[in-house]
Amino acid sequence: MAKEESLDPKWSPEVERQYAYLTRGCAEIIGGDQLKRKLAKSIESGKPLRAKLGVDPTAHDLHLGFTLPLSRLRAFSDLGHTAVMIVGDATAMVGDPTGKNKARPQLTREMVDDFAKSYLDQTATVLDMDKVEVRRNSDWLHGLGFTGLIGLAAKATVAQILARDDFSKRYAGGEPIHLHEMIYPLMQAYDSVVVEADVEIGGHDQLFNLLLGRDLQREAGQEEQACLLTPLLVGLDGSKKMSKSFHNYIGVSEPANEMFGKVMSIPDDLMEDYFTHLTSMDLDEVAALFVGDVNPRELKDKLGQAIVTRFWDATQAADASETFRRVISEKQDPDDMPDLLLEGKLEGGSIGLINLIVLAGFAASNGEARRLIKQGGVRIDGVAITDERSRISPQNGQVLKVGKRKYARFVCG
RNA sequence: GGGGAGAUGCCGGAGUGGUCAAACGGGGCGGACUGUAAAUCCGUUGGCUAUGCCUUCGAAGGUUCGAGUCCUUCUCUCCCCA
Repeated sequence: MAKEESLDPKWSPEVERQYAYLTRGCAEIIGGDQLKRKLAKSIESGKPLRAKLGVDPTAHDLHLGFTLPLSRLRAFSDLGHTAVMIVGDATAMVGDPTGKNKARPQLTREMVDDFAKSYLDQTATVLDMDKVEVRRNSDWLHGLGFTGLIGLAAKATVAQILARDDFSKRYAGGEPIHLHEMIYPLMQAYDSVVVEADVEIGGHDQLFNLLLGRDLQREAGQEEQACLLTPLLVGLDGSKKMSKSFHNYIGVSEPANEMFGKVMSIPDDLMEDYFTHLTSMDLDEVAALFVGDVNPRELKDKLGQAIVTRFWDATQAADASETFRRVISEKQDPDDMPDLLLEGKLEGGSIGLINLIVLAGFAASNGEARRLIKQGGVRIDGVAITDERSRISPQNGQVLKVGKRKYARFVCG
C-alpha cells in the first residue's frame, strides 16, 4: 500500500485530505491509488463519487459493529459525494454465507420487508437519510430471470468461490454448502455494476464479495470500484466479532443506561479499538489517551459517555454514567425501576419468595429462583434472604433486587 | 444408482443396556473481590405441588424388568465410488 502511494506523490492536498477522511480506521483498502485518482477527477469535474454500501436486512437490531461501514458511508456524504445504500432485499432471501458455518434460514418476503424498514430507521442514527440514495436490489435482481442468472453464474468458477475461507472451511468440515449460497457473492457484486459504484464499503469479511464486484465491473466495461474494508469490531467478550448470534453486541437503539453499562463491561484492552471505531475522535487524540498513567475506569467512562452521546445525547450520557456509578459501583438503588403490582397476588398478606421472583419476571422458573436465593442473589431493601422457603409480607415501596441489575418496587393494593 | 459415516442439553463434544438429567469445555447466571457489568477466584446451569415425580439425547415404532446406548422404518447431513 505504501509503495503504491509513493509511486504517485503528486496528489493535491485536497485529494489527500479527502482520502484520509474517507479511509479513517479502515482495515484494508483495495485500489487506494484508484480512489485517489477518482477523487482528483471528482474534485476537478465537480461530479461526486458514488459510494456503495450494501446491507442485507436479516434481523431487527442494528448493532455497533454495523456502524463502522455506515460511518464510512457517512464520510462520503459529508464530503458531498453520493452515498448509495443498497437494501439487499433480494440477497437477504438468499443469505450471505460469509463467516457462516451453516446455511442461514430462508427468510420470507414479509420478514425481509419488515427488517428493511427497521434497518433504515436505525441507519438514521448514523446517516443523514436525506442525503442517501436508497436502492433495493430486488429491483434488478428479481427481474434477471433464469437466463440472466445463468449469465451471472458464468462469471465465476466453483474453484474461485470455494477458495473463500468460509466455504473451504465448511467444505473441509463436512458442512453442507448450497448452490444458492455460492450465487450470493455474484448477486451482490452485480449490484455494483447496476449502481455504477466508484467505491464500495464493507466489513473486512466481505473482501471476497467486494472484489468480485470489481471483476464484474471490469467485464461490464466500467472502471473498477475501490474497496474500503472496515475492521470487524470485536464484541463485548473481547474475542469474537460483535454479532447478534454471539450475544456480545450493543444495539444502536438500546437504552442509554444499557448501552453505557455494556461499554463498561468490555475488556480494558478493547478500549482503544472502540475509541477509534465508535467515536469520531481524532486518531492522534485517541492515541494520546493511552499514553502514560491512565485510570482504565475513567477512560472507560469517557468512552461510554462518548458512545452514548453519539446515539442519544450528552445529558443522557452523563446520567447513564452517574447511574452506573451509583448502582454498580456503590450498589445503591437506581432512581427509577419498574413497579411490581402485587394486588391480588398475596395470600393473607404474604407470598412465597420464589413465587415473588418469578412473578417479577426475574427468573424463568421456580428452580432458577430457588437457585438465585440460595446463592445470595436476592435482596429486599438491601437485606439478603437466603432461605428459599421464606414467605414475604411485602410493604408498599420496598425494593426487590435480584442479581446485580434487576430491581422492582413493590406496589401493594 | 452403490458403499460408508453421522444427528446428544444454549453451543461444542463425551457417552454403547442399568450407578445418565447425561462427563468435559465454552457461554449464561450468582457470589466474593475490584478501578467497571474488566481480570481473577468460587459456586451454579431441564421442569415440578420435590429425599420423590415428569420431560429431554433427529422422528416414529419395537426388544428388554430397564434404552442416549440394541432392532426396524423414516427424515436430514457429510464423504467416497458411478
